[in-house]
Amino acid sequence: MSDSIALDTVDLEILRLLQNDARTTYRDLAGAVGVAPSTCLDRVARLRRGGVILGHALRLDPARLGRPLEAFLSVQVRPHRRELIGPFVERVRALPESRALFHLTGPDDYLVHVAVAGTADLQRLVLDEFTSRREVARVETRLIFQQWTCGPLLPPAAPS
Amino acid sequence: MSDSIALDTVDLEILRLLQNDARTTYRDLAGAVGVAPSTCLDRVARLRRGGVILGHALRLDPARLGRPLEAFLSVQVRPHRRELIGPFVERVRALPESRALFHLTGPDDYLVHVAVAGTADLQRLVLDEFTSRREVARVETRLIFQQWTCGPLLPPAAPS
DNA sequence: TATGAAAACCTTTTGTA
DNA sequence: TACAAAAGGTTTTCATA
Repeated sequence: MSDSIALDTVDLEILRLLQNDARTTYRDLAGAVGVAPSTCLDRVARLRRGGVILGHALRLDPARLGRPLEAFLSVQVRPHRRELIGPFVERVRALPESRALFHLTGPDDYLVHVAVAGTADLQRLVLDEFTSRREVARVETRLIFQQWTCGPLLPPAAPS
Repeated sequence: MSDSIALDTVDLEILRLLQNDARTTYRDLAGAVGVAPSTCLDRVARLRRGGVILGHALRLDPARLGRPLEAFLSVQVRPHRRELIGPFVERVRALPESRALFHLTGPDDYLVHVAVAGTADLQRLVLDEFTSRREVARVETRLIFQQWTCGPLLPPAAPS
């Protein structure tokens, strides 16, 4: 895990704009931050090389893809050993219902964010893919009423 | 909440490709799915209008932005009434440390995904922004050891 | 609704400071 | 490292099927 890269105001402004719309053209970006388009290109390329920008992702609406119900599953895996959790993680990641998977501290080892077609589908998922597994000791299901994405996750404006 | 749109094989293939790299050109997209570039443009525009594609987001590495430690905070808000939770949600969303916020079923009302500079910063966040608030009855902190994103969240291949 | 071709536009390279 | 301008692509429009 490397140190965080030095980011100046231009970099931060570029990141801020691209977070709002990752397809903003270099031309518009340049106009907004006050440098040349080719300079923006350089900056973005550097941010990519430096690992600050991991990629460009499409944000999809699960509901429009036939999965309007979302939930978190807290999963205890016992025994919590590498030879069991490796396959567990890969199986969960491969489920079409899985959106994200987290390995956490605390009594529940894993948190799985899932999107399903409905409660029947959720029940099937929990029973067939989780509790039926020998290594899964416990599953706790919590439905998501509503969710929000948050700000651009940027460091507070640096002193000039 | 509207029904899910009818998606044919071309739409699904386009979504699959764009999830891998949301900047794939329409020309490459067209080549891959076997239609004209202008048709791809139409398809993507339709998917956007239909709300399937919500937007294009930059995936950033919090660690490279000076926030290498991530955690989930489970928060109980009491009393759980609209006039309290509206401001609570907005305050949490405005925190630079917040990545995502979920309103859940179960004893803990909210789950906050945060990224911080370190344990000291996390402690400060919990004490100053959460437990010090009158409406916050309880906060439980779980660190994230590791996280994975999952597949493209697409419906299983439709019968032809 | 899809296409091909043309026009408009954006990206990327290059030479220079 | 940043810039301006040109070259090279891509996107988008449009007439047609």
